[in-house]
Amino acid sequence: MGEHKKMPRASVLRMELCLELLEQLEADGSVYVTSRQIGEATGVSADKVRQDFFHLGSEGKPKVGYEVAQLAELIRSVLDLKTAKKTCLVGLGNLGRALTASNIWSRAGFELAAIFDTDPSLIGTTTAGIRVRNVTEIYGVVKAENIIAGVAAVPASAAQDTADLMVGAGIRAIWNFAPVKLHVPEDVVVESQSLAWGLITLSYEMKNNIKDQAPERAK
Amino acid sequence: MGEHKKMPRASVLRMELCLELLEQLEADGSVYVTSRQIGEATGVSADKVRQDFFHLGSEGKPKVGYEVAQLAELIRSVLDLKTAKKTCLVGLGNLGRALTASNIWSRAGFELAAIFDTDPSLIGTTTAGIRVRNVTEIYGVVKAENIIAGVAAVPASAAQDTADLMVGAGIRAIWNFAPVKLHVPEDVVVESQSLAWGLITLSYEMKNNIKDQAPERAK
DNA sequence: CGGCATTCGTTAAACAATTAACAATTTAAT
DNA sequence: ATTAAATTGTTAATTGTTTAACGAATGCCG
Repeated sequence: MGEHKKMPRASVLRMELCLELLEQLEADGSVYVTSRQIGEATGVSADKVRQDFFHLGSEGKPKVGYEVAQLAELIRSVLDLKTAKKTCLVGLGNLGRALTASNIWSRAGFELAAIFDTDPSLIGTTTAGIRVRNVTEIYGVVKAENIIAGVAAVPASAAQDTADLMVGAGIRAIWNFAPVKLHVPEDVVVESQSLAWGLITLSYEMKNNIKDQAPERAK
Repeated sequence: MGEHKKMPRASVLRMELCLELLEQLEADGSVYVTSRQIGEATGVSADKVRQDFFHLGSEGKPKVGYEVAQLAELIRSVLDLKTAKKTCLVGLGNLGRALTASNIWSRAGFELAAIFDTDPSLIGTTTAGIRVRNVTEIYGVVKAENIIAGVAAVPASAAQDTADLMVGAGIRAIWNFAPVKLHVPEDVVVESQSLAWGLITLSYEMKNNIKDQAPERAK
């Protein structure tokens, strides 16, 4: 029985993929699933799947596999997806609007509870049933609503200031979309996900893939 | 003089950060910059900065540092940011619209040249100066326009089909936003960047950060 | 009931990335 | 000139992640 000290970041990402599959299987009425089946369905090697499950203390039966519902619940528990986490969004630009309309929040236990911007023409309007407030109100709103997470969908130039505001208001986790490394106290979690990164890495990979074509021989 | 065989993925991402800083310095008129200065400005250790530069074959002078313009050009070259790469977008939902309006394309050398969707009410309309086409036209358009990269901003259920269409049309690189591992020939590059991942990892980190508060003592 | 095939949990090895260390090089000061 | 301080390019060591391997457990079939 493996004790989960700290799970590799890559494992966490794979768990998300896996959970999606498990919920689908659950809906289809499947009771058991093997690491091989999971691997084939998600495109991950069976070995890696088992190693991941080992990290979170798996409870499968040899020859049978893992109980779908139980495993899904375990993943949700380790990833802490079930506890509700109130969140605020700062920056209602194009990306902010896309995030607001997205259905990813509830899946991970987040609830979008407030939206802030600096644009006077936006303040006071309503998006997704939430009134857009001036970012200067962030302190009071975060305290009053007990918001613990924040999304920074602002230009790079405003990212650090936004982060400072959030930290000052007591937010413990920041999802940052600006291509900037935020400077925050160590008890605040930051997850950076600049959209630009995808294109940059694509560009690099495209250039290098031509050479790798011959030598590499992936299974 | 280091020969760049293959650069770690993390290095590529840091280069993006670094390039942003370099361009800013260039605009400010700075001529030289040291690894320490870069480190302080970007939040990366100076050692790591030098190691990264080593990967791409750096050319700095001891005691002086790196020539800003030259280093920026080197990074653009290794990341292949200057060569134009025509791109198409499939899926004009909220995320697709946000991407369309974004300014990240030209920065990495990409040019959004076509938009596809399946929604009849969208086909024929114009977004960002580009006419939205039926996704069935993708083969012809990609061939005619010489498009080499594609963005899949579609639901998870449609992701693999979209990828197959792209590959069939001759696209060599896919930027995938669906939380799915795409199955493609090995000469096609895939960069996955599901928005959900950010929330998932945030959730996990938030849960674990409480414990790490005391033991860890980061500089 | 007893072997056989399958699958899990765990350990070990291989691989990759980060961090640290250090000699070589250049500027600047005396 | 010569020393001293600073910074680079590179190698070495540490750390972390992925891949492989293998005994133990379980169901299945004769």
